[in-house]
Amino acid sequence: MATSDPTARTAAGRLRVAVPSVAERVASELRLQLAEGALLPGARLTESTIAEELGVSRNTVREAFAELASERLVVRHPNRGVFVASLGAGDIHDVYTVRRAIEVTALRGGGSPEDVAAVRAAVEEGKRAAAAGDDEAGGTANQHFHGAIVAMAHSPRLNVIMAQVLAEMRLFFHKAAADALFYRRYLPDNEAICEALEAGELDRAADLLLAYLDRSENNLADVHGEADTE
Amino acid sequence: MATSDPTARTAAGRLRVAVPSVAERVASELRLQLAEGALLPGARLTESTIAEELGVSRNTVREAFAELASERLVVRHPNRGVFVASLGAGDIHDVYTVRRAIEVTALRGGGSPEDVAAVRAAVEEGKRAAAAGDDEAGGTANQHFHGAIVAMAHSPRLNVIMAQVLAEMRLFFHKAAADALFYRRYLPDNEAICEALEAGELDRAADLLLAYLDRSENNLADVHGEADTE
DNA sequence: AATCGAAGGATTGTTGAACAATCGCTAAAT
DNA sequence: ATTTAGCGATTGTTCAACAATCCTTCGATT
Repeated sequence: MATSDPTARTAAGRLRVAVPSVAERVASELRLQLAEGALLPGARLTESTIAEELGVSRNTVREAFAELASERLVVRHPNRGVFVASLGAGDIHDVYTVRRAIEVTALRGGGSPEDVAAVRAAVEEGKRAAAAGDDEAGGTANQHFHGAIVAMAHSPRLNVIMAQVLAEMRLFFHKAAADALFYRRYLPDNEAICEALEAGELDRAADLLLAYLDRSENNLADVHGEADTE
Repeated sequence: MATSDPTARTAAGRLRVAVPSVAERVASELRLQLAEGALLPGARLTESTIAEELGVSRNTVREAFAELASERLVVRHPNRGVFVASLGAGDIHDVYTVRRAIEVTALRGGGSPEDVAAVRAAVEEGKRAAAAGDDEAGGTANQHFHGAIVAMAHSPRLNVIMAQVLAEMRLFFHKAAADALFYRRYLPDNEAICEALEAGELDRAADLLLAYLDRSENNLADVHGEADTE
């Protein structure tokens, strides 16, 4: 994600499939464990332990840590180690500030029919997940929805930023998403935003999205407030 | 920039000044050389060479590379080495897409009197640089101006993103900023935007900024077009 | 002459071991 | 109770080695 293209061309023009380096695989593995909650926020990641568990060198683990740290999934405390990032109240607000800037702008810019179709597909994906009662799938569908909105801007950099922000949020949801209705609650919003987008009413769609994000932030802030009493 | 706080508190509460690690110092040194054009886009950075030049281990250079790569200042080609990033036409458009999303949103949100004063200070800094005929200072003043606009949002993440984007652009300017009038040309724009901001006319300020960014992008695209003929 | 393929050299990717620096903790001392 | 000193553990960094991969050069083949 923070690395280069997965494919490249050799001098002769042959297509070359880049095999991920060991460091990248370690980073991916840790990213996965972070995403599925095997590593909870605040947990310490000891270099030697992970090196042993994954059968790689300590130096390689170190490179993986650098990648994760650049994505804010992990925090380095000099001479003390790396810890799974934990989002405080300020971080939540900050993340939503980024989302407001990026998502609303992208939505207001509109997109091609294919782009809009991708947004619609994410909405339907969410409905199916809700019908099946699969909250996990509902969460990823929601992320697909917002990812598809940003993707309309056709900006690789915005896509990367959005992906990182969503990864950060996923990290937080393991504390927050205890109540199952969390995602289902926003399905009507996604539907309304998508309809406005399909109707070409970009300003209205943007306003709806903005309201959605504000509401979502307050929601999360409440959950955080009653969970963490610091 | 992509690392943690420079200060922290020890268990006893004493303030501890974090001394940058060697890897961070190497990254900073390379960042500096990139900023002042000692390393031109496309140039190759050989691990062993830099390790020898800076008197550090090859492994440490590697960590520094990872940091720079995460900031897009450098590109890793697997098994081939790292190269100074060079922005193509698509990259320029992309960078401006990010700037439009972030800067316009931040400006439209307004800021405290102190925030506005910081923007004003950057404008005056640019005027002084122009009066002194210092184009280098004019460039940094312009970056301060746009940085101050983003800073109004009080979002650490947006600030980091903006700083990285500006660093990327600085990389490109070494090809483009040959003509000295480049920055001076935008002084009136900055002044007008700042005045609108000070008058509380946020929407008008945002519109001016948007026009500014579009014009700046076209300008850069032209320079790129006649320089690179690929 | 042009194409293809096989060494060769150089650089990266990764490992393993070592050592200094620093941290948190515990226990002794005031 | 507070400070100090020492201890164990972990990080930060270096060094040396080796496999893997790439680019280039040089022949060999058609």
